Order: sequence, then structure tokens, then C-alpha cells
Amino acid sequence: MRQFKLTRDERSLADEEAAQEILDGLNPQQREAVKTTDGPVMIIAGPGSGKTRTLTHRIAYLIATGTAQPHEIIALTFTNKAAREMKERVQALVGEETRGMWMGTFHSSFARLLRREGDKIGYSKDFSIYDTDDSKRIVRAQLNRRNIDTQRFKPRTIHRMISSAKNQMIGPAEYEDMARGDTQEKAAEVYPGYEKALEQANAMDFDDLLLKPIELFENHPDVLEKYQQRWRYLHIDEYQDTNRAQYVLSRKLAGGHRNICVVGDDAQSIYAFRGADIGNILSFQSDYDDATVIRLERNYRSTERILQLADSIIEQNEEQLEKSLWTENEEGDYVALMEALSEKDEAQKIERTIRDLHLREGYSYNDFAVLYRTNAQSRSLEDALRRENVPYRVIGGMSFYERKEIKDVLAYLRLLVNPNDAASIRRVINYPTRGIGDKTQERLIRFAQEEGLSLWQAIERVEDIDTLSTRAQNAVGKFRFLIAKHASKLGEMSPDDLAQELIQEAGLLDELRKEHTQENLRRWENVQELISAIAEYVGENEDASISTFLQDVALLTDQDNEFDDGERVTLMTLHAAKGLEFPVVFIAGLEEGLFPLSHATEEQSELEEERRLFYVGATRAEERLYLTHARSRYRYGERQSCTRSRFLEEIDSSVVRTEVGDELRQKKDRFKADSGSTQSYDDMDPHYYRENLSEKKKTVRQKKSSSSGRRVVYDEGQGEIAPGVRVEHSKFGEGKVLSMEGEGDKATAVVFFGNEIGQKKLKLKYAQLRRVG
DNA sequence: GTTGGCGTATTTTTT
DNA sequence: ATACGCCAAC
Repeated sequence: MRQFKLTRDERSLADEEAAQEILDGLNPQQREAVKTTDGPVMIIAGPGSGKTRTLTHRIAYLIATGTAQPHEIIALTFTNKAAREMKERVQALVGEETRGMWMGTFHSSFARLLRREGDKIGYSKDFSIYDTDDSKRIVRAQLNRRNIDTQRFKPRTIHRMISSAKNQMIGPAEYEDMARGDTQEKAAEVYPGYEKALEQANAMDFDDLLLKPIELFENHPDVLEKYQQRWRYLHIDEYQDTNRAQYVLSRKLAGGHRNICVVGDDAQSIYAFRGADIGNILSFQSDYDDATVIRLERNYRSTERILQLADSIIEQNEEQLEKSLWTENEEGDYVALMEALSEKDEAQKIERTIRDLHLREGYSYNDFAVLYRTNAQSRSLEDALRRENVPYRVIGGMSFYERKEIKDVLAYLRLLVNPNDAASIRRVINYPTRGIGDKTQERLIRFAQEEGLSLWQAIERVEDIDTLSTRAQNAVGKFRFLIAKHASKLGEMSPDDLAQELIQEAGLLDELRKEHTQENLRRWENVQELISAIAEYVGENEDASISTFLQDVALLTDQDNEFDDGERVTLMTLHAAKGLEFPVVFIAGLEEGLFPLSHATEEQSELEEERRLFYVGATRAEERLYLTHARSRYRYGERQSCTRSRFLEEIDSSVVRTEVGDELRQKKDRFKADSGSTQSYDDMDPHYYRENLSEKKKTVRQKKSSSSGRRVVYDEGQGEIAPGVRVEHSKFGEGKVLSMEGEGDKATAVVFFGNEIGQKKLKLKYAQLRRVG
């Protein structure tokens, strides 16, 4: 900004001081990475080595030394949260002059670019962004049109295949040639129609947000050149997780100036399932033969033992860049291994350990993270934490913007700015019900198809559709009026007021008030919260509109909304934990078939990815790391007995202690490829655990809560429910148990919820009754 | 033709 | 618990 109007001498003096300040507090390697501002740079950085910090300081350094102006810098990150934090830190380092600097995820950055330039390839700036759910709807419509059995060929699966093709930049024609097997052939069959439907809806799916810019750059070299000149400095974080399209984009953007700086760790590549290509980072040096490569190998995060454990995990993998991690941190505690009887028992052991460390060692609840492989595992952990009133937050799973009631409102709003959005029309055209059933919708679609119109255009001409009864035409006409009326008010009313009026007149609010259940009340509150969110968004952003709100919101994940409110234990998948760190980390569910997931054990490359995931999880821990597994677990509706994970047989046992302080005893050969052993854990080593448990406690470093005299909670929650007790139900609210019948899975309670709702018979297995009072 | 109730299958990770 | 398909009643 103005500051750069100083004379050359004045500037260099001020710059020098600022630059020196930015370099202070970095180690020699980091400093070198920051100072290498000319030409391609790759920073290969282990976990906890301060790679994001290095990137941040490099950007600040560029600005402080006047090498680049903020608007000449773009940084692409993996999450919105990472971008936000990086931006804040750069601002703190250089003062306020960062306006015009682009920082965000690939997706959000290129969505923004498409908003400006998309008209050149036929997209209006109000394009809708389709999430997986919307895309699935489009696929389903395509399958139905072709009379393909959606039971056998699930829209989800088909979409995943199309998405993975798009990820690798394989177009419909090419895909048709390479499709193998029934499912792929069906995917190839609907792929062109899927693309056409999206185009007609003026919509982009997640993959398009990367592919369309490529198309734009290829068809309009002048546009590419404009951005190449604008962004003289390109930074990419988490480069190991870029896919083909992201790779192509980065090469194109870096094509002119070649000032590309990438940061990554091949050992932390965990998104291959999403098309991430580890080859991108492995081949950086051959892509840019004048690249400077800097290794950051010193770990500042974890204790020596944790690092040693992590090292022993990753060393099992064959393909990786040479790197040797080291730390000067203290040795720290042993990594603790805890075995549990069931997932409930596991959750309880974790919960007790957390409370114990909280009370005795003074850890804040913020210091804890419990990591697991699948979202479904959060349930039992939540139950245990809730029971003991330990505050927690769950990241992932169902986020605010994924709730049905929210998606309904968003669909209405999307229709206002982009009436061609067919997925949104289908979502809300008959919700709340207004007499436009399947048959009418089918006829609308057929008409659109025959006339080559979008769905909305067909609706506009509904009077011309003679297959429809007058009644149906009227119903559609009323819907059309509802949307058109509010679309015409886009310019005049404030976005939040308009949204409020629309959902009122659409009958959404009445629908939610129709039945007075707690569930509906919660939904109604959520909708109101969404309206407030719109108001807030408009207040915070300069050129905000419903259109920009919708596009921004489509790319939010709930990690991005999650503001750190209060002290809570964090529960999340291992994937979601990437880039984070916590003093105390639990990795739960270390069992064969779960972690590693069963399907991943076939393929060497997939097994290696699971192992990297374990590595990522372990290296999140700063001071204490707990590994847990259960001997049995409810999965797919039944209790299954579990063998502990092969990963536990591979790790360096010298840094691990069991709960009673023993060394970890391993069966190193158990999963060797040629052993062919299918022995169950029990057959193999029947007395292993009993021996351990019967042994007297030796010097135990981790103090266990069983010795603290606290109440023991037995491994059954449902026993608490008996005739006479008061319980709470998620839908019906509070009630009183009148009687009980049946046992085990069939156990049923008759509960009286007051005069309005009356008596309900509830299966304990499904209804989550919570005892109150 | 539309709506709502019932039975059945469902869980990998995500921008 | 939830989503979806199928079937019977309005």
C-alpha cells in the first residue's frame, strides 16, 4: 500500500529491520527456505517441523522486503481454516498491508476466479456449487432415465467413479474406452449426461471447480497470462495431497514466473482415495530442474518416544523420500497401549484417562483429542463423555450445513439466484408437499428433455405441457410464481429479510411448526440460525449477496466453522486431524478390519496409505499418546470379535507400555504376507492378556483412575432404565417409564410422555433413552 | 395421482 | 437412526 511509496533508501532501511524480525526465531533450514525467493522451491518437511510457520514467514518476508506486493501473492492451502490462520499470522508479521493477497483452498480460490471469468466459458457468476449429495441426485436422475437399476448400481458409487475419473482429468469419451466391469460401464454410460445436466443447471461439482479453470486457461490464454502476471509468487501447502487437476493448475500458474514454492511431506499423504497423487511431490524436482529443495527434519512438537514410535510406523512403508526426523525435546512418557473388552469399555477407559489427566496433571480439556478411523466410532465415545459430563466437540459427521432443514432452505435460495439449478428444484418442488408428485415431475422432465430445455424453462412453459392435468399445471404455476416473485426482489431486499420471507411463504416454517416435536423445534431454530448467519455474512463482507453466500457456504467444512469456544475434548477422524496438534492424543479402534480397514489390507498401496494415516495420527501428539483397541465391537448390526491391528505388531515396542506397565509383546510375523495364517487372536495367544492383567502393578507412569477411588461405571447403559424412572428421548422429550419387556436387542420400554404425546413403545436398541433426574 | 406408512439395507476417509 | 423403495389408501 502507501508504505511502498517511500524512497528507495528509506524503504530498504525499514524493510531490513522488518525482514530481520521475520527471520528471527527460525532455524537455519527454515531461514534458508524463507530467503530463497527466486525460482522453484520445494520444502520437504516432517511433522511438527514448522512447515506452515515457514510458509507464513516466507510470505511475510516477501512483503516486508518489498520483493512482492501483497496482491502479487497467492497461497493455496488444504483447508479454509489453514488459510485463515496463515493470513492472520502474515498480517501480524507485516502489519495491515495484506489486502489483495489471495489465500484459500484450491476450491474456494478457483471458485472465486470462476465468478469473475466463468462467463468466458459459458457460466454465469451465479453458478451453483453441487456437493456430493446434489451430484448424487443428478446421477440418480440419469440412471432412472436409462432404466438402470439403482439398487444394483448405487448413485453414490457411480458418482464416485465419475468423480474419480474427473479427478484424473479423464473425460467422458476417454472414460468410455477404459471402463472395465459392469459398474464402470454404467458410470461411463451416464457420465456424458451427468456433465450435460450440470452444464444445463449452471452448476459445478467439486471437481469442476478445478477442471473448469483449466478449460478456461486453455481456451483463453490471455486470461491465463493475466493471472500469471498478477500472481508472481505462488505457494502451495500440503503439496502431497494435490490431485492431477491441482497439479496442472499449479504448473500453468507458475508457467511464467516460476516462483512456485511447495511444502509437503510424502509420508503424510492420506488422500489418494480422493485422487491425490503422491507422484506430484515425488517428481517436483524433475518438473522443475532448477528447484531448490530444503528439508525440515527437526521436530519441535513431540517427545522423543512419540517420534520414535512414529518413525517405526512409517519405516514399514517402502516408497518415500529420504528423511530423518530428530528432536531435542525430552524423552517423555511411554506411549500407552490400552486394551478394552468392547467399544463401550474402550470409550470408558479413554474418558477416565482424560478426567484423570485433567484432575491430576492439570490438563485443560482443550488439550485432548480422540482420533478414530470412521465417523461411526464417535457414538460410543460421545456416550461415555456425556455420561460423565466431560465437555466435547465432534468434528465431521453431520455439520450444520449438511442438515436437511438447512439444505432445504439453501436449495430455495439457490433457486432464486440460479433458477436453472435442477437439483435444487427437485429438492424443494414438492417440499412442503404442494401436489406436485412423482408423475408430474416425471412429465416435466420429459417435456424439458424433448424440447431441449432446462427444468426451469419447462416449468415456465408448464401451460404448454398437455400431458399434465390442469390441477397439476396450477400447482406448478404456483411454485413458479413463488420463486419468480422472490427472485425479482433480489436487488431490493436485504438477503436475510428476503430469505425469511421466502421460507415463510414457501410454507417451510409452517411445516416445521406443524408437529410440536422437539426435533422440529430444533430444526426451526437451526433455520433461524441460518438466517442470522446470512445477516452476519452480509455485515462482514463488502460485496456480499445471496449468491456469494451460497458459494462460500458450499465450500465450508465444519472444521472451518468450528470456533474454539470453551474447553472441550476434540473428537474427530484421523483425516480431519491433519495439520493439528494436541498435548494428549488417543488413537482408538486399532483393530484389524477397522484400522487398517478390511478392504485396504488387500492392496499394498492402500495398506501403506492406512499406515501413513496412523503416522499422521501419532505425530499429532505433543506429550502423551494412547493407543487403544477393543476385543469386540458392534459393526454392521452385530457384535464382532476383533483382532488387534497389525500396526501394533509392527511398531517399536521399546517405547510402548501396556496399562500395567509391561512391555508390549508382539507377534511380528502374524501379518507377514507369506505366513498365510488366519488364526484368530485368541487361538494364537490365549493367555496373553490374562497373564498381563493378573500381574501386580509395577511402576506405572500413567496413573490410572481406577486407583483414584472414583465410582465405577459398569459396561451397560441400558440397565439404568427401569419402570418408574424418568427418561429423555430425542424426539418426544421427557417421559416416565411405565413398564419394560423383552431382553437384549429386543428390550422395549413403554414410556409416557405427557398428555399431548401419550404412551410410546420404544426399542432400547434404537431409541436413545437417557435417564434424567 | 399423491401421500404416507411400512419394511429393508445401511457404515471409509472429503474439497 | 436414517434413507429409500414399494404398496395401499385417499
